[in-house]
Amino acid sequence: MRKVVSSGQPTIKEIAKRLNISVSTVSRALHDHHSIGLRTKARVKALAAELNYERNQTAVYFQQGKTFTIGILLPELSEAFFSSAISGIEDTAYSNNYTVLLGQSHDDEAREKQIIQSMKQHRVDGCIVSIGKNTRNYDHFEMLRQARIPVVFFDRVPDLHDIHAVSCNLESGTIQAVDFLLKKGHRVIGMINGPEQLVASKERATGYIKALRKHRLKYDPELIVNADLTAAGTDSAMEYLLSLKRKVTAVVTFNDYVAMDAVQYALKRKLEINKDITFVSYANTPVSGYTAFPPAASVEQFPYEQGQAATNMLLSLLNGEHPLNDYTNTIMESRLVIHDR
Amino acid sequence: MRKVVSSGQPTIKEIAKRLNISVSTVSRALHDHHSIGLRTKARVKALAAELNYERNQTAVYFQQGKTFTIGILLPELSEAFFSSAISGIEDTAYSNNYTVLLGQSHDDEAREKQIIQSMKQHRVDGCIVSIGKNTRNYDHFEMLRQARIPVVFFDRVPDLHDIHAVSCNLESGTIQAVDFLLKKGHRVIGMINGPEQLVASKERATGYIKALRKHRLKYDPELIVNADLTAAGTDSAMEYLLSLKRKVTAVVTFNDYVAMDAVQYALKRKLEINKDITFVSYANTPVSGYTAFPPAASVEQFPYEQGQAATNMLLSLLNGEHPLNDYTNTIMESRLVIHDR
DNA sequence: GTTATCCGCGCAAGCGTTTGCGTAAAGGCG
DNA sequence: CGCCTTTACGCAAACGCTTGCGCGGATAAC
Repeated sequence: MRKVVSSGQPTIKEIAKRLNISVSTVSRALHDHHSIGLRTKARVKALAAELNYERNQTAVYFQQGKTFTIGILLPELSEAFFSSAISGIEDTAYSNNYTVLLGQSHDDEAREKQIIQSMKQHRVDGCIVSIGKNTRNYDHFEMLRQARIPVVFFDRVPDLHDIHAVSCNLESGTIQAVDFLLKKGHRVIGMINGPEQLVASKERATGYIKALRKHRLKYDPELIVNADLTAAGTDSAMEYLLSLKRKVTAVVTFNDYVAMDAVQYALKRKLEINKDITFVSYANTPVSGYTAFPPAASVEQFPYEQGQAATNMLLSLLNGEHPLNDYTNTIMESRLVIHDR
Repeated sequence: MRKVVSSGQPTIKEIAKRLNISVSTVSRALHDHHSIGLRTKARVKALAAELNYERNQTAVYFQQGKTFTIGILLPELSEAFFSSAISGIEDTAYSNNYTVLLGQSHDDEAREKQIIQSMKQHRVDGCIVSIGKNTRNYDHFEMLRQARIPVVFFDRVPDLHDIHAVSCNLESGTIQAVDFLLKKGHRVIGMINGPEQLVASKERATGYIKALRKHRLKYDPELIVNADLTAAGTDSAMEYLLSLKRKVTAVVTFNDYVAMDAVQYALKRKLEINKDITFVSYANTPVSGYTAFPPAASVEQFPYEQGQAATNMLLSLLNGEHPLNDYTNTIMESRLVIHDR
């Protein structure tokens, strides 16, 4: 006869027994239910406090079919953008009594699928995800949809229409960036863009083109190159741009990390930064302020705020304040921050 | 008569009904229990696959009193050290089928307590924590101990003996760092150390002192200053060091961020880095490689490996391979990485 | 005094799974 | 053929909590 040692943790049942009342009364008393008399409420609460009673959340989760947990899937926490975004997510989640389950994909699609699977099994109430840069297949998110687990994408958003998303309008930021370079007299402006399937890449490209058009300049497709955001990829992108007949005097890079790599490459080529070649970038990461040659300007994407917005959207989905099938794409404005004139 | 719509998710019960067998048989079949015939096993599995059955983990968690979740509490994900450490934690946790609950304290003791409380309620199986730099009271961890939730501290470890911990032996790294400076001819070496209650600060200080003693040099307490790791704190620490009668020609800073701030301050004072003043630091963050004046050397603390080690320790605690009350402090060696000779 | 109303509480079902134990049927052995 | 051991499965309890419903008793309304 094995008797479980009850792990010491007092239950609602114990309180009931000691007070000679029913468990339902105890439960309701602890919830301040109106149908319980003040005397009993007080007695229950007193004993609960004395016993150091703590509600067994796993039981509640199970019973209610809700875990008050949201899964966060993102590529790389070591990127400042994401570590800042996660703070926005975590802060608003915690202040709404939600808890946060973490998974990094490291930009690996297989791992992304595993994590989603694991989160689904964990019965998270919803997910916030920023997809990996190589992810082309979205079956795992389709599974979530079928399981009725709402998903809010942010920043790195798949190019689908029937999704909830929060992202930054990079088009306007890019226009500002190119404007800035044009005003400084640059005429041959290269762009090291990201993988094509990312919406963010498309926005950058169209922003670039629109800015040129605005100034009645011809758009030369040669000047935009898609890279894979690795240091090596950036190097060959730079090599390509510098090999063009038209002399590139400025480059818009996908983000500050790419910019830093590009700067390193330019230095190796003995180019003088901000003279021979000028860089403008995205993300406006704090570290770039410490660096030797920060980009002349950077498009701020407000990661913390994006995280907040995504979480709020997910919460309203979870609370039923917003129908699951009403897909909305919240767009935040980006803004060019000028470091160097 | 309200009938719950069963949310679509098939249960073990449904499978049982459809196959005209009992739930226990289904459960066992899915677990490949030996007492179930091969025929029934096959039938059960086939139907489970067909129905897209997925085990309700919350029910299992509840039933088993285990959540296969570990809580991670750390100060700031935006610090490269921690974002790297969390990868080590997450990777080994996931590969052991554990899942990871995240909380950032932002170095706020109150918030730290809240998060621990929340994790306890969430019934995490164990915690991995790096304490905030201002935390002086450890009641919240005492609560965890009473709840029999094992905790493994890492990197920022409280100065107690009865805890499980993984940390880096900074003393040896510091000795190497000071050695390095002494060999370059520096004789008046300042140190911007962290808050006194951190073990890490003490180790840095003793390493510093031992290195001097090794070279038969006198230790001048004036040269070590405890700062709060903020930019402002670093500024005033630098101001203090530069105001000393003895001319400080090298400074050992608490970490790369402090180093970067200190460099900025030095530049403002028109000092030439690596000539008038040389910096040596800790953490060896990748970004410092991009910066204009990276520290001449940095003590690598192997955050990823620390994360792994901490997780493995926690797992062995959870599996009962290691008794809860056998407190061990795993110490990893640090190593000086020289950037500039 | 009778009836409707409300307050305070208990009963019991149910959430999905695991697991100790009981038990038929089948097979082996002497 | 009787007995014992497997094999293959079912029964039911248990995990801790929530909640619809029912029910006595007190109070108010007429």
